Amino acid sequence: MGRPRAFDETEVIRAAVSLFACRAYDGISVDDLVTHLGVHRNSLYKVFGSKRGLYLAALRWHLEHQVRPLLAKVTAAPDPIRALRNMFVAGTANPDMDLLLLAMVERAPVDPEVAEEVARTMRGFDAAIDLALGDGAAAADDAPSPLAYALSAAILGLRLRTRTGVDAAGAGTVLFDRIHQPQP
Amino acid sequence: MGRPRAFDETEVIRAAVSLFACRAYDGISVDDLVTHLGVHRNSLYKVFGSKRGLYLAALRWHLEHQVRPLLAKVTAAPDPIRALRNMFVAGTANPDMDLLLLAMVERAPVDPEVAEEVARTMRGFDAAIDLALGDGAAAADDAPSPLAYALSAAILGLRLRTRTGVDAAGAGTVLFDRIHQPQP
DNA sequence: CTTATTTAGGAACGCTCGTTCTTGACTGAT
DNA sequence: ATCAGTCAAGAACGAGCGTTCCTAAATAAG
Repeated sequence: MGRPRAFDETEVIRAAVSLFACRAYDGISVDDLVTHLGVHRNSLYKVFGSKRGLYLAALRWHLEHQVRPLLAKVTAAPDPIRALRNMFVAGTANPDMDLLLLAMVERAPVDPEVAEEVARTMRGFDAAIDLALGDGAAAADDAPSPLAYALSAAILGLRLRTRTGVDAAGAGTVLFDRIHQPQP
Repeated sequence: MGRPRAFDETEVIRAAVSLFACRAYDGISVDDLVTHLGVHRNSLYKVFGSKRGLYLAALRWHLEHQVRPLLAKVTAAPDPIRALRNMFVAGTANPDMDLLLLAMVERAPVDPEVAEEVARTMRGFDAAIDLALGDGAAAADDAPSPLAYALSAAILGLRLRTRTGVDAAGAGTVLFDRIHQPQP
């Protein structure tokens, strides 16, 4: 019944993530989306409802398929501490957190739905780090430990600095190795 | 010669900083600026040339009169380590870095002049921390130490998290106290 | 007082934005 | 073969943007 769509919805969302991750929301026009996503204006509105609808779909895909696997790699690892360390070592150089970063800074303050998604993700972030650090109580609890909160903040900050300017080789490593010393 | 201007340019810039610090650049219209700054559209363009001109003036004022004093408080303190610690304790809750944060995330990638200002500020950030940590060589050098780079990134990240959502009391303190232990 | 200059108020410009509509080609089920 | 439903291509819409222009009131210098 009817002509089949000539594009893969997931591919479109993927491409939208890449676009929204490198420029501000208002800096991406619908024309830009239509041009770079290969999907027609009509289909875009048919499938996603609006520009904001596409953005929300992209954000949710990003959080579920790019950010959450990063956390899962930490919590599900046989040696969570080492996995967390790896996140500090190499994680700041890859762009698999950039849309989260932009969403936090520029969209969450003006879009409650974005704020909700971001807040939920950050709660997961904290819980994963608490779990890796062996503080299971804090991970299960509703409030994260201050250290986990600070460490996830640090990861975001490291990625932010790497994204804007030069990467300082080993900055994440140094930070984590200083942190992870049993307290006297 | 002529009617004197009825507004204080510095006051206008100050107010512009507050506006630009809480919403995205494209989320602030010239009408918003005219309304909230109390300065007329004509004067705005006469004095600052354009919306971007006002933004640049606001950013530079912010970096020089809000961010730089934060760093000076660390480098010029009799006990730099304690001053740096204070920056972690209380510094993440005050909004005196928010415009820098937004500029880094959303403007620097599309405005080379903003990128330059931000990069220069972050170099100062790193140098101040290196100085406080006693690593004067790295501070004088062109490249900061990885630890200083990571710590300034952490400060930004902490402020980002506090700005978006709930502040975790003492997160900065915990982080800094874990860091500042003489290595074996 | 006159004059030059700058202010304030607000209309208007051209442009781009997000969104909708129109038209015609295509395809899968009846 | 027919037909209903979806697609592609792009024109068109109103709204809002950053910016400019026009008019009149205000004030410091001559």
